[in-house]
Amino acid sequence: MKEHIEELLIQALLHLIREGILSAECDIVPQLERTRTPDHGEFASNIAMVLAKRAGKPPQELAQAIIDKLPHSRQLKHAKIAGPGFINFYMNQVALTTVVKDILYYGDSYGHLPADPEHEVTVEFVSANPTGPLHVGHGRGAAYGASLASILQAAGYVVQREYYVNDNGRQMDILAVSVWLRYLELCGEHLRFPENGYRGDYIYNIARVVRKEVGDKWRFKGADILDHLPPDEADGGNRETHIDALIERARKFLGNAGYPVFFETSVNSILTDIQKDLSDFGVKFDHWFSEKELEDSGAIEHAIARLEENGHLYKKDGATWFRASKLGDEKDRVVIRENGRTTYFASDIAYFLNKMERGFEKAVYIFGADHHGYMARLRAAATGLGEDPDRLEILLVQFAVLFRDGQKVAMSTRSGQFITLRELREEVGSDAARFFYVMRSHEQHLDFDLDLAKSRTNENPVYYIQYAHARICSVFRNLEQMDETHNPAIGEAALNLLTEPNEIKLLRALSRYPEIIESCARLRAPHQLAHYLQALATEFHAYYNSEQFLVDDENIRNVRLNLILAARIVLANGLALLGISAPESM
RNA sequence: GCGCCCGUAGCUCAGUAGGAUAGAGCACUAGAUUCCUAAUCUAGGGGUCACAGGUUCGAAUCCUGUCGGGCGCGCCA
Repeated sequence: MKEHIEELLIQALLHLIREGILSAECDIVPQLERTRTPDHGEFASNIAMVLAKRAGKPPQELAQAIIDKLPHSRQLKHAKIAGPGFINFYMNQVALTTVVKDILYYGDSYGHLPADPEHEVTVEFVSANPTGPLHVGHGRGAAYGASLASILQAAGYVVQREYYVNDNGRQMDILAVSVWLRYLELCGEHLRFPENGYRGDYIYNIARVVRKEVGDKWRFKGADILDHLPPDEADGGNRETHIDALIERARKFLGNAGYPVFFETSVNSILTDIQKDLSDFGVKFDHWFSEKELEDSGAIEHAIARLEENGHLYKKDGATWFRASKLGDEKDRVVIRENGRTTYFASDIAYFLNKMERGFEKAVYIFGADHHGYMARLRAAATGLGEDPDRLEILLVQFAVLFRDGQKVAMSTRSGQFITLRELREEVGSDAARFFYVMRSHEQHLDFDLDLAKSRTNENPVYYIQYAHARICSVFRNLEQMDETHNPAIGEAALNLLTEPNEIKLLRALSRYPEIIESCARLRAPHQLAHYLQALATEFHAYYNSEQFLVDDENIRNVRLNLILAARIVLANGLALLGISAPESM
């Protein structure tokens, strides 16, 4: 419907240009927006005000000239000037009811565009290190990323969902050592746990698994292990050097036979857990991208060589630096450390280059807000590689703070004092969690009210939307019990009978859906879909309360069933994009 | 100190490629059920869009500054 009006406007403008009333530079794509009140019709355009200066005419006069040249359309009732020079478009009833026909015809794909191979993007999100279970902070990134990926797909993009698995860094070594130490503890050795180690019960769980498989095979005396080790922070030393030394001890004692046992078991066990967790949350990935494989493939050397070729590297203090400060970053960054190992940042650069070489139009990154410092350096890297930095898009997701009984729930990551995503899901349910995470703009801090998310009352927007869907399903069940059937053909022939105010409002809401999808995709804003679904549910509930659907008149009955079936389809489509179920009864 | 995000109704938030009278939910008040699920609906009050300037036909939206809140500034990941 909107496109149709846009087309009429363009025709009118071209007409005026041809007649010489407007100059060629007035050939612009007109802005058309939904009106706030039905008094102003369905759509409004500010084109006359925008062009007034260039045309050398007062906006109102220009508006009238445009209206006079609008091609005839059976959908358009009339257009008229309003306010300072708006053109308001009033639609015929037939234009509004066509949407029902469209929805029943297209079904699941109503409002969605077919996949266009010209627009292939990768969306990378979560990418939490496999050093522990996902917590509620990751949850927001997961919910946002998954919803955004689905919406982009609905908007016609080919989307690759990727999780970058950091399975090769020093943190992995720390994890392996943490497990080994807990394992020794289970064997009966007494060692003090390093400050920098990973705490949390899951470490014990992994240690238990290892011990079950290998028994006391990798047990050594605690005193031997700690002999002449640099002191931990609490003893006046440094936590980093202490843990690094511990890693070396682990390698030495366990050797090539034992160390990988702890390392692999730890990573695999946690990764498997994360995958299960996300899957239960309705978050699916197309590609679990291993950093280890990236490194083994030589991609890091390849990327560093590219930076070298382009003259962006230099040596200082034994390390190799990337001259990021010349490319918009605040300082230069190390890519190869003094000890010869590449940095995490070097892997990031290689991964980005890999994405470009796989031919994606765009690489979308979803980061937690605490990673915003990465934006400048990644962009610098893109430029340094000779790639177009506009193909790199970084979206920041702000923090979520949990509230219970009106109180902030305190959390700190390292100490193991955090609420896991799994616990959240078990407490409030996956549907409510998914909705609450995306109901606010991703760039807004989120207050997550646990009590509200759990409540099965009218305060909870998730149930409000789902209830609308369930109610429609219920109407159709009642129809069956009455030994009647829905005849969509009769309904379609009777579309002109949809004239009640709440029917018109519902039709209007349904016709907005394609525009919402387009807008959500363009602005990377799934929360708009959440708000839309709430508004759509409101229109449906109002309709439900004001009119009877299962009436004797078969024309009215069938056309109303067509309408609410259309509403059910759009509700289900929208909820699916947000990863929320559409229950048939509640 | 420097950088990024934010400041809109009592609370939580929409609205930012500039548009008409700034919206919604919750909370509060008063109503609706011989009828398809009351997890629903109807009506009502409630605002210096943090503050001060600027840009223009028009600013919550763009620019500058001030105040307030969050986060980040490692050869960590």
